[in-house]
Amino acid sequence: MATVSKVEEITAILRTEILRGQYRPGERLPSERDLSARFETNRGAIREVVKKLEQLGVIAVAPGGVRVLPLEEATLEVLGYLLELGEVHRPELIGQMLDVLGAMTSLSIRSALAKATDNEIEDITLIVNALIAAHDKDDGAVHEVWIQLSEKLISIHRNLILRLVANGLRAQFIGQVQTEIEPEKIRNPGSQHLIELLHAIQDHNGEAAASAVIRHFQTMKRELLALTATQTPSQLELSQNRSADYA
Amino acid sequence: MATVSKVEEITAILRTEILRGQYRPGERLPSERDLSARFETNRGAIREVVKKLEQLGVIAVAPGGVRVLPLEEATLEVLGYLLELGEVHRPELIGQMLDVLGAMTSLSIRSALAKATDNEIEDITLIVNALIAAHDKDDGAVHEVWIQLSEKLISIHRNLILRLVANGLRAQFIGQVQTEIEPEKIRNPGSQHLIELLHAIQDHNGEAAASAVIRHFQTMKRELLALTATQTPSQLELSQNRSADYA
DNA sequence: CGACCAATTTGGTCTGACCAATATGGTCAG
DNA sequence: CTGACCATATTGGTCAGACCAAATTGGTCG
Repeated sequence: MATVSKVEEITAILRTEILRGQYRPGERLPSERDLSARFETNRGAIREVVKKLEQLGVIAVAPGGVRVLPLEEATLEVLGYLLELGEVHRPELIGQMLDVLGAMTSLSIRSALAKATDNEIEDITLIVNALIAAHDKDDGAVHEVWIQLSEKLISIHRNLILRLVANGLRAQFIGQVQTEIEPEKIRNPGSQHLIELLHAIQDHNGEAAASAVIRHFQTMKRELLALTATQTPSQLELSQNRSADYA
Repeated sequence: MATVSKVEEITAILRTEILRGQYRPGERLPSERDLSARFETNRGAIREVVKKLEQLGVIAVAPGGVRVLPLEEATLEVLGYLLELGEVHRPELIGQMLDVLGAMTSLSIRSALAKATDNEIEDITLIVNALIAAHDKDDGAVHEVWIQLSEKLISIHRNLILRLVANGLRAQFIGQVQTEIEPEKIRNPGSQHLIELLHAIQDHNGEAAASAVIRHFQTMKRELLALTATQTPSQLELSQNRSADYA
């Protein structure tokens, strides 16, 4: 499918090579002229590719040569690509994702409760009830309701940073995690912590709500890891080379 | 100072205009040809600029025209630029920043304690002790020690996502917050919560440590907001137009 | 062996052109 | 007057080749 532009194609190829570790951090990329020869295109297109990769945080471009940056200096946007490549241990990364999402959601509920009007408390309560129902029915609506709750909370506390981080994480993992985990039918993690969350919300108790959210995400993570531990040990061997770099 | 390339210059100008809201979301940017005429340069340079802004998440480029995206769809990297512009209410944004950093650090300490060896507990203890000392002396070392602690924790739990988010946030705010807040000599927020943190670490109690960290950041935020409320009401009027968009 | 210098390589900029997809504005039928 | 339709101008996508300044490289000389 060549519905994407040539620049996008080449960007994807080079990005993949870099994220796969075919160039060590600090190493020089082939010159723009060499790259344009390799991809049978002109230098202008290559320069656009390079600018995009620079903004992605995977390379640094300077007179004398383009150099590859260590993965730790990249931006959040590389996460989706890493997942796509299977270049990191997926269950582990998804576990990390749940940790971070839990911390973010916990903060979100605490901040929202600190500012919420009675009407907004009512709105939140409704969504959490829907969440509990979705959990109990174990259908595919859980994900959508979570997003709904997340956006409601953000609209209350109006923390721009939290919104950008959440957007970024969601964008990276949507289509990756959702389409893959959902069909597995994670064993119902139970709505116990969600019920605690509901009570905390009705009590306007931000700390209790934050705590309940964290415990809920911890439970989900445990369930997920337990599930993946018993299956698909296939992808493991591909990824351990690079995960050692995160030290 | 023209030590930066022309592309960087133009990128900065256009980025500023977009973030300032001179183009409404969805509106079309001038064509590449018009832009190259305006900036007295060639189209190639403009295309590189456009690619960078696209990767920044502030514009979407397609045949027929380049369109401006709403701020909510941008990446984390816009935060630094927003701060630089004074286009958002700084104390408020810094407060949000402390909230998010607190949640991240809280998760970091919890995850680290869950994995740490005795040696690593020892290392963390030393750093937290240094942190308490720095707080009590009220010197400029506090910031550096926090970074040191943060990196130590990340090296233990090895959560790549957490690292990328933390890196991104730090990169956006360094030179912005640090150089501006530090000289103000925030009134010593007290090391009470840090001492609680120390005890929690020695008890290997991740939850207590996480809680202490959150409370410490909340205290810092309170101190900061109290400080800024009594001064510099000068920048307020500039920013309220745009902060209304975050709903 | 180290410092220095010249040639090469590299990114930065520029020009002008053609193509395909989109947007635009006018026309015409209802 | 309104709507669908179509030709045209505009826009991004791609291309080729060229010159400059700075960095790299490799050789030379002290």
